[in-house]
Amino acid sequence: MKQTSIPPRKTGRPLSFDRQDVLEKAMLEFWESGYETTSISDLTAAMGVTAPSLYAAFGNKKQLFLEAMRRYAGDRASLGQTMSEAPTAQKAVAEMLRAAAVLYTGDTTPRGCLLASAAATGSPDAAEVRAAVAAERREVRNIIVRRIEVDIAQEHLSPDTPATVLADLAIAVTQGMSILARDGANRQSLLAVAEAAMTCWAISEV
Amino acid sequence: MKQTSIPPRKTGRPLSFDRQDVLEKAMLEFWESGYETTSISDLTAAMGVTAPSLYAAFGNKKQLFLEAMRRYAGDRASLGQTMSEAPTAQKAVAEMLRAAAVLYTGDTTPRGCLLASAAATGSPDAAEVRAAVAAERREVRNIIVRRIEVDIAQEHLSPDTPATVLADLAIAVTQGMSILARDGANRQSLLAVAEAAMTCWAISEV
DNA sequence: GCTATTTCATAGTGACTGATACGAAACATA
DNA sequence: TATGTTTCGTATCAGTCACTATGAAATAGC
Repeated sequence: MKQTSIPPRKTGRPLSFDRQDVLEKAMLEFWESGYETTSISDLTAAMGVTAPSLYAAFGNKKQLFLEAMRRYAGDRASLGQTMSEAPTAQKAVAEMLRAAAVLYTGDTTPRGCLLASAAATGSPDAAEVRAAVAAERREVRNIIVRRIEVDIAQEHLSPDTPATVLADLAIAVTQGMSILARDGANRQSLLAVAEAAMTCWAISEV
Repeated sequence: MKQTSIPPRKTGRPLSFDRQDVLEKAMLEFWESGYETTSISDLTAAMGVTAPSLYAAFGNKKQLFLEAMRRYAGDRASLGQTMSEAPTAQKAVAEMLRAAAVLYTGDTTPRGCLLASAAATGSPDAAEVRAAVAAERREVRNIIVRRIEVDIAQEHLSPDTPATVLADLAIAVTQGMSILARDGANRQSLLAVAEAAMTCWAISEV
């Protein structure tokens, strides 16, 4: 029953903007300035769309953010696929950290990670949004845990490898690198941090 | 010429509240809900002080936050002293991470780290506040770098120890643990992350 | 052209934002 | 008690917040 895409309308005045295009611009705005601290006025200015059009297309601010976040996380889903295709869990996580270091220091995108900065805190009204961001992080963490467990089963890692701890550490380093990037750290120093963090895996190698 | 404390007033109606007490309550509110996403109304409710009294005592919202942040960072300055008194840089940073894991999961304080969450992002108006938070982090980082350099000089660490990388990693793990704590991670798992992160130092041991 | 349908821009809604003007109240000193 | 000084609570400021009512404009089908 779930519809994968909205059927093309047949009648009525056509949309004057590309939905994916303005969604990307909203995503960049949330990435730069956060959820609650980005106003509808900021969004309409960045998207080049009036407020009524924004609400007609995306519902409300919360739904717009959630959709923008899914779009952002989609960019990272490619990292998830890279992970499952990597020869080992260790190389998979190393690649994830490396890609994060690059993503957080892009010169055409805001610094840091949208998931880390856009809803780090906020008013009780935004609790639902924070929960959604947390769920996104938890999903990445669980993917890492399962990837490690595969390596343990295949004896690429020691049977007493602390899978959840290594996964939590990977998330912590990733989100921590976002803060470093926001503070002005360059790509080179972030890559160095990512590489250094991976030396923790040495004790679990077989 | 700098005055360390405001001289006690001799005339006029006395203050009806303890300045340090309401400052602490403001700090907890900012810690919980962030800088821009905590309203003056939230603050006056939490502090038990009316808006005019708040402005008379602290200037404005920005100055109140900066003072609250300094009070929060003061709690961590004790960690800084612990660090300089520790036998080695490695034990100093390990203790810092351990203390952070405990602080971020206290049951009488908000989850996570005020520095990590209160101004992770925001509007251009709050750029000055974000810069102040970043400066606070940079100071902690530099303390770690210098502590490592002492150990290198005293040959407790290999001469090619990447001091800045290990310091950046410590900051990243610390701030990343804050996000884990906000996401609901318990103290035990944070302590495990802190301990795991310290295994990165093994390659620099002499 | 005519109608139905959808989106457009204009102009606003009440509620909240950070910050204050004002006069009464509470103290020290005389 | 009288005066000067400071803080008190009340009531409010202009501006911004997320959001929308309304009617004109632009399309497809007839």
